[in-house]
Amino acid sequence: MKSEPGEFSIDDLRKKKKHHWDGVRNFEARNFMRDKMRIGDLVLFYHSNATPSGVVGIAKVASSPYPDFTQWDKASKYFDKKAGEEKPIWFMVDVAFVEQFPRTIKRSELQNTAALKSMALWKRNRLSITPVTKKEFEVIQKLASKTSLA
DNA sequence: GCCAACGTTGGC
DNA sequence: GCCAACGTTGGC
Repeated sequence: MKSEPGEFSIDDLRKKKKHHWDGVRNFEARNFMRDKMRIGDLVLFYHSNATPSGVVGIAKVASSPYPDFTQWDKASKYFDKKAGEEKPIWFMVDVAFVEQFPRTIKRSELQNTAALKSMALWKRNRLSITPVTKKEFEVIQKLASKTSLA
């Protein structure tokens, strides 16, 4: 799951311990959250639009999917006038802090790792939520404990 | 700040 | 239903 650190960072999640992942306004990302995420699933936390961009830690899904309440909040930048009271369009999950990596695993480092060549992240560059295989997850976990090469 | 990629909107 | 215009994401 991607977030701009200026909006919401791994540090914010660490301090809050748990947070609702609001603001997803892309149908594919929404479907992924709504249909595939279940309590206890592990999540890679990715800082986008950052210096550097990359994976910074691990979180876990801490709620079932439920309607993103900001779609009904006129004061929110995520307000969506097409969302009816009874028929939400956008969904979110709560995520809980698990671990902050001792360093950022930079995008360039992920790109240079052979085992990560077919990550969905590369194909769907602009999606804020992309699936990660168990294998990929473990490879990235291993990278986290190593000293940076890239 | 630029710009490529690409999703969304709306006219027809 | 097509597709041009537009808006957004996010790397660089």
